Amino acid sequence: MRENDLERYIDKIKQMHAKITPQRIEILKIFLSNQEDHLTTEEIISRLSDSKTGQATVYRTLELFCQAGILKKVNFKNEDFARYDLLDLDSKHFHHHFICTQCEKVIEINEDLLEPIEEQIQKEHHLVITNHELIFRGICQDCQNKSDINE
Amino acid sequence: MRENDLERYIDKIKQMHAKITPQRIEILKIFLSNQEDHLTTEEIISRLSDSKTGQATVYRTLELFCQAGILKKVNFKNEDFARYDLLDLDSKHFHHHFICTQCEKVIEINEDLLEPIEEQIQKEHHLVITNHELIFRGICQDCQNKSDINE
DNA sequence: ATCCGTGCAAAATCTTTGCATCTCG
DNA sequence: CGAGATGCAAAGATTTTGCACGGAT
Repeated sequence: MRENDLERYIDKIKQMHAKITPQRIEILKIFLSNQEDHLTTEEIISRLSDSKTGQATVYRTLELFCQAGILKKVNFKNEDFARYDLLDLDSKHFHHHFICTQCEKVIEINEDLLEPIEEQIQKEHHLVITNHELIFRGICQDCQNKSDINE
Repeated sequence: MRENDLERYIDKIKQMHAKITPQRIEILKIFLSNQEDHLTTEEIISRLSDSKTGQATVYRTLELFCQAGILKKVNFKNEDFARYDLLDLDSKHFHHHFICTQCEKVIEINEDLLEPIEEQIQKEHHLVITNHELIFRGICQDCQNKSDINE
């Protein structure tokens, strides 16, 4: 299944009329095996086995992958560097995220739930909505438990 | 009413135990008279009448205002510089935004509509949700009309 | 064989910091 | 008066770019 996914992501590179290079494959595999994380450029560089790969290549590859619809650049925590999230091949919309304001943990939320709201807003504001980004902030379960103990 | 608002935002600075300086007042007024925009640091600097005000002061003031709950740093368009949005004094949550993928126009959406969804997600994922950020992407009315004409 | 991609280093851009001076409370 | 704010310039950090070389199709 994962191998199959890899092929499908590679097809997305081909659709951009871009070449399939070892560097691109390796970066793609890094994302496929770290689907829970939201890796930074630096983290990707440190995970590259071939230390000869230049950082410029990484930056250029991430940009390509964003254009190809493979990755989405995110910045949940107002950091001054980018993170990237692997897009799902089968879902029409970007998934939601919850960020804990205490521990900064990021939790992915895969239910969509937004369609009725989008219909209402489209009608009222005369818009055509094609995608969305929804971030919730609050306290995760672990941090709720921690503060219970302290009381 | 606007003067009254100014006082209320000034109170937020005081709540931070920070001093009320001419530079801070002027930057605050710039946001109060440009509520529709999402100004960049550079745009704020160019609007300052007192050209002696240093850019470091502007950066430090914007940071202070974010901590005070006066501004929110936003980056809808994946630009490599920050923009700031004035927070409403009376609403509990951050308002939503629609960004046109063709003309990059930003439209503010003040209906909340998210409360039932938040309740559902809180229960299912055992979270406490305190705020949210929701961005819609699509085609604005103007751009819809433009493409109708071209057909 | 031809483009496109890569690697290296330098450049560019936005933002932060150090320090002396000034000013609000 | 004293802690905090400002202005200037320099430093920091991430990302982009130029160019010669190498590799994919």
